Amino acid sequence: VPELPEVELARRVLARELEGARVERVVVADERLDAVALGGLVGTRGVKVERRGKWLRLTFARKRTEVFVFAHLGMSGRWLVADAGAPAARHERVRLEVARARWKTALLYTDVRRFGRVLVAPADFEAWSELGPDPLLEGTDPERLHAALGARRVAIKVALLDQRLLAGVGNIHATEALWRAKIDPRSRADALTLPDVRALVKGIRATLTLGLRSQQGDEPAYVQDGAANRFKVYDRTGPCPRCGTNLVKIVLGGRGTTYCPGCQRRIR
DNA sequence: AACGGAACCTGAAAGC
DNA sequence: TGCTTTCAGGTTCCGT
Repeated sequence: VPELPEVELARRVLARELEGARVERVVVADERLDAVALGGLVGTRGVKVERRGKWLRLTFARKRTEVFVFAHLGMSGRWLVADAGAPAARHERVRLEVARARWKTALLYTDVRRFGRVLVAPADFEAWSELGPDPLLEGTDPERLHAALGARRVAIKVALLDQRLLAGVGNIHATEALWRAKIDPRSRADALTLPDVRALVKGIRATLTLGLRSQQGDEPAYVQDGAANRFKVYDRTGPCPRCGTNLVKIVLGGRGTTYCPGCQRRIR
């Protein structure tokens, strides 16, 4: 469910609740998670919560040593804030009960499909250190991205989903960015010129920034939640909002992809 | 190294 | 009203 904007929202909530708080109780309710390692967090203090792409890194400290927890929301993960001692949430997998001063809260990790991860690992954990630049943290250097795309013969949409190239762009924002840049998602990655990549980088930035702006409060805003679809073409059918041509939906790299055959140019 | 496809999971919605 | 199929905003593994 989550892409960069939703993960950033989770980061803010976790940072607010965790930083400076002491871990009092840990409950793990998923046999594929390491209950022993996570249980070892009891007695530590939350130090900071960082994000790179769609990964979160939670730093805890016990005396002078640091412990890292890496968390990924997968397709259906969420972090909820509840009162300490609140009954288990639906699909709750991990509960961190924390206290600061005399204030206690519970951070509940819920995940219907269980594609998400919550693991204790060293700071140089592979999936984290191999991430490409984060478009909103370091920004995206068009020349560097252009060079990297030159080695890829896959569709540009598929390349955008490779987190080692660029961290944080998922299916929605890849779809949106390509529409904004007027590039057909089926275009081969190595066919894009530097000006094409510049337009794409602008599109990525625009759609992620808009996504971030639309996140209000503690709860991520999703299309399904009854709210109006805030995207230009994702999950839409009918006329293109820019040129009026009917949108088309195809499958690329196993993922649903919507584009406008009227104004998104196929680069060859 | 890169590629296409299957696998990992559950549940809601659409199709029949 | 059921039963079946499809689809979902992610990553990883496996055989070419």
